[in-house]
Amino acid sequence: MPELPDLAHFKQYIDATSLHRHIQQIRQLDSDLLDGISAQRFDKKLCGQRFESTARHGKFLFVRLDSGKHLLMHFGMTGDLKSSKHGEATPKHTRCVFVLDDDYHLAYACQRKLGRLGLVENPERFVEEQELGPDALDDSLDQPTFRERLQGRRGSIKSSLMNQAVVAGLGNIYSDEVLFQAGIHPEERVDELIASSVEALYWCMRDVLAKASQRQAKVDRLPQGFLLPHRHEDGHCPRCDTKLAKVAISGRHAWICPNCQRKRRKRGHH
DNA sequence: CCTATAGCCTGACGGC
DNA sequence: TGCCGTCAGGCTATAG
Repeated sequence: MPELPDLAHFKQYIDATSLHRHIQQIRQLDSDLLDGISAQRFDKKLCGQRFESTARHGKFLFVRLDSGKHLLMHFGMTGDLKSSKHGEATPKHTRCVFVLDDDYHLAYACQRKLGRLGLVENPERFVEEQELGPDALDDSLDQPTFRERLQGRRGSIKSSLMNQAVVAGLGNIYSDEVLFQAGIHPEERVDELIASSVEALYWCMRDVLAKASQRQAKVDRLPQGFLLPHRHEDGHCPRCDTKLAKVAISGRHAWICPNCQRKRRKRGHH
């Protein structure tokens, strides 16, 4: 589930449900999820603190505390958040519950435990240390910068779009969506893309991510013409109704419309 | 520097 | 009903 639009939703969700409340205690913590901090220290550094504000970079969420430090959240493949009041049951696979003022609870669930929780001093430095590329929706990522970031890459365009060091925020699902909107085959080599294709990719990426984020990344709220709701066996192209195809790329599956996304070659190559 | 691949981890799902 | 294989919207470490 969690790619940039989902993270944008999680950010809003925390803003709407949990901001400015103190953390009274932490429950059901699974220390497997902690990154670079002991359960004891995590507890000590968070309890009594308030959630002040949120920030996002790619698939990472930072929740600023009044101490100035930030709670780090990453959602892996199966992470989710659920806010509740009073003694409502926490979701299945809950790995951490923040008990807040007025008996509000914020539960972090993560079935496969591939997500991460931690504490960071400085989000900007964290982003540098992790060598993340610019956030795919950030203003700083203009079209020339996007082109530069792809410069020198030889593999498939899909791999580069999913590479967080190139651009942060896209995963398997949204890279498929962007490629579909741009009419580009996922196996197309980056160094063989013509300039107009790179340009199309940039604008489609911004458009797809902005629209999906606006709609809380909910599949049933996405605009007509999105591939996402159709990417399953016997799904059809929302544009030309061709049966979608599944192609294996670097150990994962990309869904494409074989009619709208044909492989092309730069002139002079063959 | 770059790319592709196996592995991590747990549980849901479908076929038998 | 139960077992078993397959698969999953992430990332990392490793080898080439």
